[in-house]
Amino acid sequence: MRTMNVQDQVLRAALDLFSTRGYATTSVQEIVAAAGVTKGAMYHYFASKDDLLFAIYDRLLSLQKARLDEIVAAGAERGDGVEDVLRAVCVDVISTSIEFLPEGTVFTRSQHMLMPDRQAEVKRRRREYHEEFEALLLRGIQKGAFRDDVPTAMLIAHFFSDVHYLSQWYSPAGPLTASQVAEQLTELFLRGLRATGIRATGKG
Amino acid sequence: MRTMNVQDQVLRAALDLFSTRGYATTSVQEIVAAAGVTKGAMYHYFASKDDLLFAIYDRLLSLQKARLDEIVAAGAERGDGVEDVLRAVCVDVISTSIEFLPEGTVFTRSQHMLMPDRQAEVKRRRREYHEEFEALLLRGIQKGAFRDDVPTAMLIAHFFSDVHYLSQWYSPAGPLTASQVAEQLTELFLRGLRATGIRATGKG
DNA sequence: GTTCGCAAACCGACCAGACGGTACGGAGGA
DNA sequence: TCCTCCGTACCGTCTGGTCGGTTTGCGAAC
Repeated sequence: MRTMNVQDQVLRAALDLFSTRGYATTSVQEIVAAAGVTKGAMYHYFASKDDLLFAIYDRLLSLQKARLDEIVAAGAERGDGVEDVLRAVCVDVISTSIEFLPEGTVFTRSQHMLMPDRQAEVKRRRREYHEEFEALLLRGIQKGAFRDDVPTAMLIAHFFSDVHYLSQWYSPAGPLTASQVAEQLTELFLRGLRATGIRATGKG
Repeated sequence: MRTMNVQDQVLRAALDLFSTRGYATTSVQEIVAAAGVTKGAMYHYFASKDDLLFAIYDRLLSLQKARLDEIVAAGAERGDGVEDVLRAVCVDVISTSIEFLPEGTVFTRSQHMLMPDRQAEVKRRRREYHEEFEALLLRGIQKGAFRDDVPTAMLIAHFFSDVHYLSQWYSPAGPLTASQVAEQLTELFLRGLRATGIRATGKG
């Protein structure tokens, strides 16, 4: 244990305070007090308060991206159908988001508090994630498994709205388990997504 | 025009700045400058910065609640089926949310910045709204029109996630019109909601 | 095994400035 | 004369961040 990692303690405290009290209303003094370190120690490891915030984003974005890549790759290797791969992706991202609920709270609430360049990076990485997700949708549409009469941009928004909204209503203390929520929300999404047999016409 | 209502000018400027820059990072000085008034004038009409924020919530909550009541009442008077009433409600709340997109941005982003008692009131009024929405779901479930194997709490979250997420992705400058979005998101929701014929069993 | 050297880790008092809010007075209509 | 409306100058507080200095860890020298 020795010097009990200052960085971890600070990040843990920052996440806790940012998610409960908000970024702007949490002072650096409160963070270091909660972490049991001094301001000097904190500023030895982090350049700014913004760094703490970005670290939360970075961690979640990296994690989710890695898991997405992994699931898509595994599905490709096994030769799984596109709906099975998409289902696995959806269930995983919802489960993971529940596992990291405080991060989710900060994520949706504080993006505009990041320095502009960091904000741009977050945006870029989210877009990359969405594009990989969209590729799955397009594959399914091309194969006739998914409907083609709703723009993929709307389908993406429709699904990720559920993901982002989790931190606003879900509580692990409530009656629903994480996997129940993941399965059922995924099923609701997939049912809306499946092809109806009615192909879109050219007009409106 | 006379003294060009100070209150309106201030609220307009506050909404604009809060939605683009965020509540915490917008100073009262910036608001009054944008509104073309002085701090003295502003504090003559508003007790605090928090008042400005709450006014945005109050307006949107009142509006949405009034429209919900109206649509439900009109549907009842006409003897419309529950799915038709629900569809009208969904389309309306999405359309209205698009019409008030900046308010939506502030709504989701700044709720935790309100004074605790105001926060509690917003929560209470949202709960009332959700309960009226839930009553429609329960009526449909009871009639066998809607599925009964997903908790209403999850169905509510599933729908309102779309509503709240609008301000994060939708742009009036984009290719999709407000009514397209309203119709299609509503249809995606309703398709997931309709009874499958498979009734839920007692076990998990 | 003890001493030395030195860099990294850490401390906490201290800014400069910005913030929300207030005090007070004047203008002007009733 | 009074009251509402509003302008201006100002206040106390708190903030993110800094900086000079001290302590600690540890390999090397002897």
